[in-house]
Amino acid sequence: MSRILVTQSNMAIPQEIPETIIERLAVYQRYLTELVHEEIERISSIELAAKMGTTASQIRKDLNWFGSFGLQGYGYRVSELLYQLNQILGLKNETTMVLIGGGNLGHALMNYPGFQVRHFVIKAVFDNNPALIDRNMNGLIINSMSLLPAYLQENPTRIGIITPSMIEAQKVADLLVDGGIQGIWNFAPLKIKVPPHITVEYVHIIESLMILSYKCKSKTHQNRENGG
Amino acid sequence: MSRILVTQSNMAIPQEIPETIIERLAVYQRYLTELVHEEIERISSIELAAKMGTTASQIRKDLNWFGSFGLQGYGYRVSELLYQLNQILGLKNETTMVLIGGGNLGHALMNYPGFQVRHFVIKAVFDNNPALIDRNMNGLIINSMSLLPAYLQENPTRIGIITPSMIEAQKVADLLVDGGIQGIWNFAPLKIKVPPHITVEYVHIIESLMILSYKCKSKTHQNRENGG
DNA sequence: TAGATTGTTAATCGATTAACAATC
DNA sequence: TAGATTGTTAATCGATTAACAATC
Repeated sequence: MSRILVTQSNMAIPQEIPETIIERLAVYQRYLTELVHEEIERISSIELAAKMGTTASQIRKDLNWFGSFGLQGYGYRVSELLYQLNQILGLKNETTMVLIGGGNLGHALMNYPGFQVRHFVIKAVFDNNPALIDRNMNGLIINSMSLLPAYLQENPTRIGIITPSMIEAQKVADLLVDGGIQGIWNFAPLKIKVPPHITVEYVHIIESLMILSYKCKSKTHQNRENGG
Repeated sequence: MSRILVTQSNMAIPQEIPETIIERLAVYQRYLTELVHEEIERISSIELAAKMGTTASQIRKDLNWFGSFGLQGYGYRVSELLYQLNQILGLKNETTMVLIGGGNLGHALMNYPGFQVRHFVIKAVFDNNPALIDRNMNGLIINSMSLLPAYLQENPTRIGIITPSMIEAQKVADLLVDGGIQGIWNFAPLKIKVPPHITVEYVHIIESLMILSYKCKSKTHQNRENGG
């Protein structure tokens, strides 16, 4: 097998984990967070699979890309597994973020219930719309975009969020990259170019709506076929 | 092969199309919409694949689940292919929607640039927060939730959108289903139960942020490994 | 016509599922 | 200990890619 790298916690991580695995890890994290909330201590891969509508094999195999987090004959200690998932996904420590765009989506993100428990924190907000600058937004003052470079220099930040109102997404991305950001969460429906050491994650919300539209349509057809 | 159903346009559709195909179809639709906007008339699967970072084979194979939309030696007429994708995804006619939740996310959705061109229209907004009721929201008055059943009876509606502020997502879903809705676009991080003829599409935005977090983390490690 | 590119089949690759020895 | 469930390998399944005849 290819090169191995070892993290602080001695988890052995093969170089290239397929994207699908990471996507499912994020789903596991979400379910585990719920289980902790429900004060459930222990869960087997079989039980978790039933809850999630997947297979026990898949859960065990996915997790074993990163290590052995269960106990034979017992299953998984919920808190321990969540701890490990948080470790893998990088949620243990605070992830600092700046929000570019103080409009409605930005506002919605600031109130998003899932951020805090995963230690994602929006530290500052910027916008280039004069009507929004200096407004208070959930305790943060919306700054002029012109202040972004200075801010990033003084406050090293992990992630930049670009909201759909940012027509000039590329310019914003450039500023973020120059400011030393590591990742960009892009809600603007525009492709941006970044150097290879920067990660961009796109949120194309419209795609999920189109998928829903398709499914509605095909279900209607099915019902007609089945004589419904 | 399994049963076949034939739509108005004589496209032959095998019963069960894998979900991944539909997901990619939505992406194709997005790119084709851009191409039309750029007034590009013709594109080959090779060119489109290069643009999208996928393979020509995959594009051709995906499309051929639904029919033959290209011309040998020429490629695809952009407008024709978009027309067919719209047909498949159910975007040709207006899709009526109601928005449940007049908060910030709802507001953001009303302004979302991709809706109109795909004929998605939010026809009415409802909320149970007295502070929001009767407010004007992009030309629509926010109604009390208590008016939802009567509204749906008088105005047959395809899709209901549940925003994250809806703590009682299940109750909302029940009202929507009783009102004859076909699909639910659920932004609330809560599972809802619906009868089998109803489609639910979840938007778990936090998962995409967790994936970004992972990728940032693993890139940092890679750089360290490579002696960066 | 010759050149290009599709639609479609065959070959490859990877991902999921099943099975079971290891072990708590 | 016996029962349960993991970690992990082997078998299966499906999805992607390559190739090419059909044809514009």
